[in-house]
Amino acid sequence: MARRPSNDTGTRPVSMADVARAAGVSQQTVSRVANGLPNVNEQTRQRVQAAMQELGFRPSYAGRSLRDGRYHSVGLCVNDVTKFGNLSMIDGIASAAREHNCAITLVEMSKTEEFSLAEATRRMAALPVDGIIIGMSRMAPDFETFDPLPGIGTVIVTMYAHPRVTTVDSDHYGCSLLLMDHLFELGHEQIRYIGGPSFSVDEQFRRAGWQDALERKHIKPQAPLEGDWSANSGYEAGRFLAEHDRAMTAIYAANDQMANGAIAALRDSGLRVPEDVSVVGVDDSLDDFVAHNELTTVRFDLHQRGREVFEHAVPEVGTAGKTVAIRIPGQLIIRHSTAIPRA
Amino acid sequence: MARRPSNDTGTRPVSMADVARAAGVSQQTVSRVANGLPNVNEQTRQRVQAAMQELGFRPSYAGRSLRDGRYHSVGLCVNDVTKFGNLSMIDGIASAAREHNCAITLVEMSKTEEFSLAEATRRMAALPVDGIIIGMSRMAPDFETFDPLPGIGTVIVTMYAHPRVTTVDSDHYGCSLLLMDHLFELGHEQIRYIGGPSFSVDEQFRRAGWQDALERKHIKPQAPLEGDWSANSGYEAGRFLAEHDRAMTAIYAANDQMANGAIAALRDSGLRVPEDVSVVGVDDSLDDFVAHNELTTVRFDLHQRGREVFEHAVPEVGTAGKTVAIRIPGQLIIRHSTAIPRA
DNA sequence: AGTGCTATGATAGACGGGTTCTTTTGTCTA
DNA sequence: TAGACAAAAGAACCCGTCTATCATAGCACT
Repeated sequence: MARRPSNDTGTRPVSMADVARAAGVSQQTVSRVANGLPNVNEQTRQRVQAAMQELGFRPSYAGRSLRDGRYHSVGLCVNDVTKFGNLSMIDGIASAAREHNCAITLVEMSKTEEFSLAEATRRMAALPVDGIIIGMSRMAPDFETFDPLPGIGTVIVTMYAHPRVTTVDSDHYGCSLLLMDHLFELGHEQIRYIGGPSFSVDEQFRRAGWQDALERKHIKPQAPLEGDWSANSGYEAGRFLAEHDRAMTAIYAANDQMANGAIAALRDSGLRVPEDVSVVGVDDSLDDFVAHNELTTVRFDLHQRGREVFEHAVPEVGTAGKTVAIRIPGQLIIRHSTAIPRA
Repeated sequence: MARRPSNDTGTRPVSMADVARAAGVSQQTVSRVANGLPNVNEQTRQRVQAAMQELGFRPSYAGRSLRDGRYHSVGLCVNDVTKFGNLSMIDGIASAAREHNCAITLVEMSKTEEFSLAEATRRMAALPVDGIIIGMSRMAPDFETFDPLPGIGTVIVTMYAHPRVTTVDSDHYGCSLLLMDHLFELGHEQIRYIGGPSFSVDEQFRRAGWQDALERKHIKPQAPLEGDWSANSGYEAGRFLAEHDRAMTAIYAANDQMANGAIAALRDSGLRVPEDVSVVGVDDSLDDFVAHNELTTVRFDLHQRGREVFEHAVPEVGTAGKTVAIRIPGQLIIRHSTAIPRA
């Protein structure tokens, strides 16, 4: 590989030595000026600063990191940037990182194929990161056997607990309980479920919450329907339920987008929401897209999650070494898509 | 500052020298094994690899970068990760970066305050980046006077052209012409405009396109309305127009979310879409949120934009040094929110 | 015995910033 | 004018990886 030119004619970035030569001082004096250390004559300081300005000096990240042993960046690995869950994760972590004057090194894995934690870790470890965050939106094949790299904080964002790795996530199980309790209090019992794709971890826990809530009240859960998180898939499912289940009084859709589709389907089938059928969703994600959003849902504090994730991934802050499993509860937002069931 | 321990007891990361000592070979042999170079005995190779495994060796990013003068990462600076425009930018660039085996170093600036290009550049320059990408979603105060850092590729994602910096963006002016031509062909002339916040660069160009298209046909543009990109703001504007402008036959909303709100407002006002009023939007962003999306809109190829941005930011690829302004045309998607105007 | 090859080691230097130790310079006082 | 002392600046070295020389040992083939 062609090396950068060592002479002054090339495009090699400007180093302290270059500045020192230009200012007629030693490299250490430049260092002192750059870092604001004392014991530098005012005239010398100005001469050095002028040289820095002139040459366009910027300290080398590589050199500094090599010395300090720190990168001031945290690695984040997700499969698809645009998915709501991942996007909100990036946003939350970006906020937390900014507070700690940290950058985020983002690596996007394959959008469609599953990836192993080992591979994700391997890729992240080759990058300038003080900590590793892996978004595990679908079960990794090596989750059970995975061992985190020693010497670098690792956090997996998922609902599954791991014996050797800290995991953080919004409580995708608890949100179901919140919604189901709300529906139970209104008097609903025949509550159908429209879920996301079954490989999704969020889906698995949201569905489990729905099922457990019913069984705890000795109500037999009717077969859950599977969508793909999109409004259209929610519409299909809603249409199917409207036609085939006359006993149903409420629908729990595993995200707001599908809930929105289901509402449209119910109305197209001549059913009123919430008078005939109540509908709830999760995420509180409709506000930007739908006017007069009336959907009862659960909102997660994604910035808090981002903060928790960040602070557990970067060893300097928070509980270093200890493996914990953090579940951040959501907040029930009651709007007008839920009501007392028809008699 | 406390330095990392140099002895073997501490938590200092494992270096090649440590591996060499453990395997009883020289440091070069470790290097040869690590880099897959020839002339290493199979037994030795295995012994070294075992030692690497045992000690958990990972090559130091800092050391390697210092030597190679490359970071294999591109810096991306945006003000708000969650905004549709920024999100799609991240997504597109992430794809392009992955193709080049590159990571993204993401820095989020203040979500609310404007930031200067100089400040963004300064922050990015202190990070491990081979190129700098700045998303300028609102006009920077120093846009005119800004000089890019020498020796590092810089790209600004914006519609404004710059004499000394390459700029890339989706064609937010041209998309308006596409939509207006479509409406003109159907026979519309009284086309009202619902825009985003006026500080937004995208808004400025989308609105200019609308206005120019009308003036080119010698139609006097009626006062544009200003929303905040949300469906609710589109609803408000749509409601206002339905009540105050009986001559209007079409609405151009500057994004799909406001268009969706406007449609709801028109229908609440007793007007049919598209029979009474046609509505168009931009972005093609509704599919996940709305069932049976019928909105005529413009879709941008965000991955192409990401690729263009990436390749102009990283000097190794593409047109290095030359300052260009790239505008990527959108594609008109005709659905069923537009029709021939009522007589 | 001589030639040619492979495997490995020893040594050093480049990369850029920062720390520690040492030397030079300047000023003030006895 | 010599001595004390502080300020200013320099010299050397470290961080970890990679490469560039050499040098050397072992082995096979002629």
